[in-house]
Parts: sequence; C-alpha cells; structure tokens
Amino acid sequence: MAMLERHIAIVIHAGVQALDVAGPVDVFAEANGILGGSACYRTVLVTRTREPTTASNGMRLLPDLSFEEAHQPFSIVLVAGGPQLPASPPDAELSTWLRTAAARADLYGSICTGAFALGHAGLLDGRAATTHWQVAQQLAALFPRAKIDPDRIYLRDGGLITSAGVTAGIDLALALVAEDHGAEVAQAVAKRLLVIAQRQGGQSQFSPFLMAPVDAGSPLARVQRYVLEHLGETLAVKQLAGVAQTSERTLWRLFKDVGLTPHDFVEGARVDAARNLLEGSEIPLKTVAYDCGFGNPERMRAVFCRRLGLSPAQYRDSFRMRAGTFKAAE
DNA sequence: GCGATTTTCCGCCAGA
DNA sequence: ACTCTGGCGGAAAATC
Repeated sequence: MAMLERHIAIVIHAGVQALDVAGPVDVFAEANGILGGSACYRTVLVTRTREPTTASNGMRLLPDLSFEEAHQPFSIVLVAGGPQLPASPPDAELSTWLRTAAARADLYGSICTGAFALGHAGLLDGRAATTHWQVAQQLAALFPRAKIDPDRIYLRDGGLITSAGVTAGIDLALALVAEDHGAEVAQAVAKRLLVIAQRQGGQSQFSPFLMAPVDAGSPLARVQRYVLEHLGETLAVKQLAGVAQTSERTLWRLFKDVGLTPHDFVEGARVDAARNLLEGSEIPLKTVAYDCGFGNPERMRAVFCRRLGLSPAQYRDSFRMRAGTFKAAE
C-alpha cells in the first residue's frame, strides 16, 4: 500500500466555530489510527500571529503556526468558519496568505462560513461552492462570480472543496479520507466518531456517512430527541418503540434505513455526550459514566475502547495533548 | 474473567 | 400485486 502523506493547514481566527476545527482534526486523527502506518495526516492550525484564539463557544485554541511561519507547501488548506465571518471586512493579510497557499496546495477549501474568507481572496471566482444555508444568499450576493449551491453538504469543484454548516467539516474531512483511501475507510472512521450533530445542540443534520437528514416530526426524530434528553437513564428498545409509537420491529427497520441499530444509536449518543464532558470539563470519570447512562466507569471504558480504540482517560489526555491543543476556557 | 441471564438483532411469515 | 406493519423465535451480543 502506497504511503500517502497529507500535510493539512486549518486556518483559524477569533470567534472560530470550535467544531469546524475539532471535526476535521478528529477525522484525520482517527484515520491515522485506522490506517496505521499506511497514511499520515498531519494537521496544523494556522493563524495571523499564533496568539491563542478564542472560539465562539469560549474554548481556547492554540495555533501551531503564524502566516509568516507557515510558508511550506501544504497539500490541503482549509478555512474554518465562525459566526462573525460573513460580516467581517476583507482581511488583506489573510487573503494574500490564502492565495499563495492555495496555489501550492492540491486542494483548498472551507468549512461553513470559511467560504467568505476564500471569496475575499478571489478564490471562489468562477467556481462552484457551498456554505451554511443561512448565509448562502449573502455569499452569493457578495461574490457574484461564484456559483453558490446551498443544498450541498460539501461540494468539490476541481481543487476547491467547500462544505455547509455544523457537522459539515467532519463530512468534508470524511470525503477527503474516502478519496484517499476509499469509502470503507471513511465509513470506519465515521463509525468510530459516530458523528451526531446534536452534540453541539440545535440542528438535526446527521452525517450522510451515518444517517440521512431526518425531519423533525418523524418517529426517528422523536426517538433521537428522547434519547438525547434521557441519556442518564436506561434506554431499552422496547421503551424507544413506545416513544416512536411503533413496534420494536418497525423501529428497528427505521434505524436500519439510516444505517444504524437502535442500540448503536443509543450507545453512540452516550459516547458522544461523554466525549463532550471529557473534552470540556474536569468532571470525574465516574460522574461522566453515570451522567451519560453507562451506569459505571468500567462499562464506559469498555465501550470507549471498542468504539474509539482508547479509554476515557486516554481520550481526555489525547484531546488535551493533540497538536494545536484544545483547552477548556475558564 | 467466566458462566448464567437478559437484551438485541433480524429472517420469516401473516394480516392490513 | 405491492408496500407497510407487527409478532414470533432463535442466534448472537450485551450485561450481570
């Protein structure tokens, strides 16, 4: 198997959406784990001055390189999004850096509203691109020479790859892994991450690698909501069938359509919630295990090892120590 | 860490 | 005829 190295730069800025950064970083890290020696994704965070940057949720991101330092060619350059980006004026320094880096990269692109930075740099002209649906019109108005398609999770046009909101950065990264190593590897990464948008609250858009989008009133959406609101309790299939107002057999079929089993979904939701607590707090493992419905730390450990390949304690450590370390604010 | 028990998964079939 | 639903039961997995 050919060794493939991908040196990836993720551009961050004040008020960046933390998930836009953490999502792709997670995916590439998991892909490295699954592929062992046959692939090496190296991710660095790049920003203007290498000052610690505060994300929109208060999390502090520590960049690896400043624009000045990041002069080596990157194979992939991605601009992360953030709520203020659409309204921000053009940033000459960022635009210059992006044009140079994009010209030397195999691929360049954006996550969510990161597309605005590409637009200001003239990198969307004449290309097809997408962004978060809420700002798609604004993007199209601001950069009339770009062809904006708001209905896509991610969109590839030659060397340009753009993606929509929420989990889209994860989907974009999964798509890149799929291109490099095939859909099966991307599936394996996705399974391990169990990408669930609800992790950040709000939107109900699931990763297409795991689930098709679900409309809010459907039985599946009710089960989804119920599970996320009752994570600390036992969630038996029988009980979930009651919530969905269908039989267990039908509930099972509904999940199957979407590539999961009920138990898979519940377990994934528990792991996801636990990951959030492990990443963002110093809450003891015992409490995390209890709050997320694992009942005891031993069971949580077993599930973590099976799904993520590391224990909760290791997960917490690796998250702290990852390149471009994320540290909880406060 | 192992055997017993419970729960989940899913093919098969029947009724709406 | 075709699709959707739900019960049954046994293999497999999870849990105790």
